[in-house]
Amino acid sequence: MAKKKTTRTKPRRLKGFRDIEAGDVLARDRMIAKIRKVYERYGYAPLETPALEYVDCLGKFLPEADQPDAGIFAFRDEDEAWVALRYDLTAPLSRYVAMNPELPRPFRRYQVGPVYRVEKPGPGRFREFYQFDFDSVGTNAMLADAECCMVMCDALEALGIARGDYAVRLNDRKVLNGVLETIGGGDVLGEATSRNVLRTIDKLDRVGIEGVKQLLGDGRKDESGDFKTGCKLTASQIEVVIGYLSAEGETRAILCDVLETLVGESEVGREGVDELRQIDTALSAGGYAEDRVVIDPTVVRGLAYYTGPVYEGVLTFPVVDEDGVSREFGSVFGGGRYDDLVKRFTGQEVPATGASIGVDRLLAALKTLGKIDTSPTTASILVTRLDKTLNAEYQQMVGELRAAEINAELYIGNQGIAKQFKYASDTGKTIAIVAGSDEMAAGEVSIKDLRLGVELSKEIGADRKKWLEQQPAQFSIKREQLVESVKEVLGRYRA
RNA sequence: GCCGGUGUAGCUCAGUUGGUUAGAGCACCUGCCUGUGGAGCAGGGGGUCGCAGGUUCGAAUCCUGCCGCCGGUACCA
Repeated sequence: MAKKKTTRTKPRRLKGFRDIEAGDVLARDRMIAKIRKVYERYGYAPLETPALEYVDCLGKFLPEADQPDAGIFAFRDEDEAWVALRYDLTAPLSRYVAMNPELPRPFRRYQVGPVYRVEKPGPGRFREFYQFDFDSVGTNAMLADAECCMVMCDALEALGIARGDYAVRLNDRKVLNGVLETIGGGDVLGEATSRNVLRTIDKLDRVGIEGVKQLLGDGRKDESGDFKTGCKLTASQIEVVIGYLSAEGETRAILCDVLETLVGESEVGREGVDELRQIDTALSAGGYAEDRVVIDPTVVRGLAYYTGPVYEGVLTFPVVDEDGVSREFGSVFGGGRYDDLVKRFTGQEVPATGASIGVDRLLAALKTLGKIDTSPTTASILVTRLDKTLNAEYQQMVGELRAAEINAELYIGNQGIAKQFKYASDTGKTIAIVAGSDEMAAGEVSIKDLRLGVELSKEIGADRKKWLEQQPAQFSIKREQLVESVKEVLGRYRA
């Protein structure tokens, strides 16, 4: 025999991508269902768009470099056109709206699905992840932005996050721009510097107020010894920015007054404050007070396409993960107004606003909180096959249970009864049904309460004989009472 | 992308100053017990020591490169 050099394929998985197992998929589906209910309650209707789009339609083609933006998954199709996986659900929405000018406005849709980004993966951070968006396109009314905040609150509460355990933080890009304008000293700060300052403000939660001060000035050395060049603002400019970031007010209205003095003569700044006031009015009328939505001058939300109000939903309690490390989960919901996104297709102003929930991130948070059921089981009953000549009987039993809308699995493997019980507990079943010749003769079936069995086995210790003889978690019932008895046992473990 | 750490069984890790057949716990499988999941006892399978070179009589151990993972940083629509 010649030496065979079998080249077997190594099972590999792309970096940043995951296999998501039953418990998580089921939990995510339940989450999505709850969120969808809230969105629909406000009248948003579903839309689905393709996972692949032309790169230029996503707004991520770099003409100078003649290639797509790094950061997205892209390839050339058979016609040499650049094609990419969507990196969010907003760009496809604006493409859709541009292609369908006859849509009644405001157009309100929700969409859920995976999006793809080439980023460095980290804890709770992946290259493929679910977003669940809702948006209103075609209205510049601040009522729409106020509604976004309300929807975010309702959605988080629908997921079981108590009021007080989350907050929606609200700000307005125009206010930020207004502050930048005032420190420009008449002149507007350079585009690059403005971006840099916003970026720096966005880092506040990571580097703290002192870090921001340094980064606005000459620069800062971080823990790893790396030096990062700062924005080179003057001391008095920094003072203004820090003053702005520290602005506080008892109520949203009072904070608006404070912000107004900070933006001074800046026209955009005043516009921004006015927008916040309008949103405050709408929120207050809707009963959404400061215990749910707060104005927070430190919110920036990236740099991209936001043009007005921006908002993010954060979890305000610390979460301790599996390794016992306390983690800030931070932002799980984000959004804002983007008035220019459709313009690049049609040339027409189409104001739009919306928000997006990071489903996977929030799922991870709820999981570590123990606020979510991640059991992988879909059927809580296993009908075992003790005596393979009685298959017809077993088939009959699962049939009855299924007819009663009880998920029931028939053991279809080949192993003996001991293995069948092990299989039942390994797959998270609550009940195993046993019926052999003894039961048949008596017109009975045995019901084994597997969860109770686990409990009782702790007390019974090492005495296997006693365990086997007593079978404390098992009892017999009349064959006709199968469905009824199963319901009764399941009832013990409901919620 | 950059800086640092790390890489031994499915998991968590031991492995002395390089020295013969690489270990433990947990998990898994089998039996005690062919009609009973736990526990117990007995046994068993599983590792080209991340990959590729180099130094050496000899490398899991030393050197170089690459890859993966973890942390920080940059980016984050």
